[in-house]
Amino acid sequence: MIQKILIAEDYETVNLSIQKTLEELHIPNPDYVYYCDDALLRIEKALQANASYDLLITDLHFEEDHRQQKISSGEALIAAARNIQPDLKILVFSATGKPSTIEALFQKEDIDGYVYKGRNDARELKLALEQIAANRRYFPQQFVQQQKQKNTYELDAFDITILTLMANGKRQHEISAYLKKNNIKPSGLSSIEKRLNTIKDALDCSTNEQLIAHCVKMRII
Amino acid sequence: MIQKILIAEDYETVNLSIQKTLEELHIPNPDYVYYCDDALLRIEKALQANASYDLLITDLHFEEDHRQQKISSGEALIAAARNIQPDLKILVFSATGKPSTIEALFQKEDIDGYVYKGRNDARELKLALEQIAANRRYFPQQFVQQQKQKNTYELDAFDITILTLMANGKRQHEISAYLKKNNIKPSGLSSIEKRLNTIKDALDCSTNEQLIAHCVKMRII
DNA sequence: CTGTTTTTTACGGAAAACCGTAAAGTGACG
DNA sequence: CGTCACTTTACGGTTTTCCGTAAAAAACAG
Repeated sequence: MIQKILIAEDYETVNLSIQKTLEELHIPNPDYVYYCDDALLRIEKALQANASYDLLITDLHFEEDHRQQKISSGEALIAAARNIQPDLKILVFSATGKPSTIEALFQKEDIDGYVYKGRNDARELKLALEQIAANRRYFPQQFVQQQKQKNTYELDAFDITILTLMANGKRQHEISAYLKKNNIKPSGLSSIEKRLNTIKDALDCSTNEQLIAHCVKMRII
Repeated sequence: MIQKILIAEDYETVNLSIQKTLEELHIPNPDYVYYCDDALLRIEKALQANASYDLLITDLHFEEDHRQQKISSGEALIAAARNIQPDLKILVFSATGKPSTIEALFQKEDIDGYVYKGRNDARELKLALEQIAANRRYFPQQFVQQQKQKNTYELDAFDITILTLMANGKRQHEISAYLKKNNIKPSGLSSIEKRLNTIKDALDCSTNEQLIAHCVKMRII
């Protein structure tokens, strides 16, 4: 459940409208700041007080002014926040955002949602919040299609078998034995290792744990 | 025997695919609507005409649009339908749904089945329909596991941190370094190992991979 | 402060996973 | 049949994880 929310947005009107949207969703009293540094400070303090935030809603672009800031962009804020609180959910609410930027945010920083500022952004914001509350990600509409196409490293039945067994607690040599028993063609330990490496490479995962996490998230297994 | 079915689902494509699945099961001509209010209306009329529905298949989440609706969610529709026709069988077909939500639906509203939208949802839909036709309930796979393992070992923030980092591809010594850097108290490699063992033991997992799979499935991380 | 209990850390050997390389097997083709 | 290209397997060394034990640190009681 999402209850404790921090809004980082330098435009006051936008900041207020986000608060209003949250109000409609019966999420009362969000904290809000107008500077990235303040945001990070809040997150740190909340963490130390054992009352950490559930969600950070942030813009990407912040106007510079008289107050000198260590953190000057949403990207940097996100990285810093992730660093001190990995389980923090992050929703980016921005007008800018090239596809490559957005993609990087999802993949590298593992953000939970991205909403374009625009015509129906309040409605999208609500949707995104609901999705995030259900532990799902919210991709901007335009992105969904591309994302789908991009994820096209098609895992075949063999891959699925390995991954499923692995997710069920089987060790690699056990998987090898299983494959032999069922006369599935490549059954050597080396083949399993090689295949796993290929998959990890294709899906940009560094450990088995990360790979399994990804596959379960994506409902591949 | 299930013959007269009503589908409430706002996404046209999904609605059609449900109809197609029913067709394969030789259940012809289901009624379908795109709004909750329409669904309730149909149920009422059918009841008065002495030709009540056997089964309602409904989503939980309905997109808002220009048409103002009295009933805006699947939950509300289910409650209203139960109210006017207590013997109506109900199958929820949804992508959302925290375990707690699903549990509440089964216990409070006495729904007959729940199917996650996802990769193999058509196949699951068939299974669910068969079960329901035999007057049995159909629980989603994840739910069964969770039910089984309600050993209620409460994972604390520390556990979540470790698991999250691990699911993000960090190795254990990296996690240790991370904890040290952020002054999180137990940071030794041994402590991480020990904690992981405790969690695996509590959740009945034999490998890290299985543990991560479980946690992602259960939306713990 | 002293002694006791609990938690955390350090360390070392065993198991598993990782990674490169070479050998054995397989299939297509002339 | 022999060659070539490719896949699969076997094997050894390295890294990472696993697991037990013991020292060190912290928390606690008297």
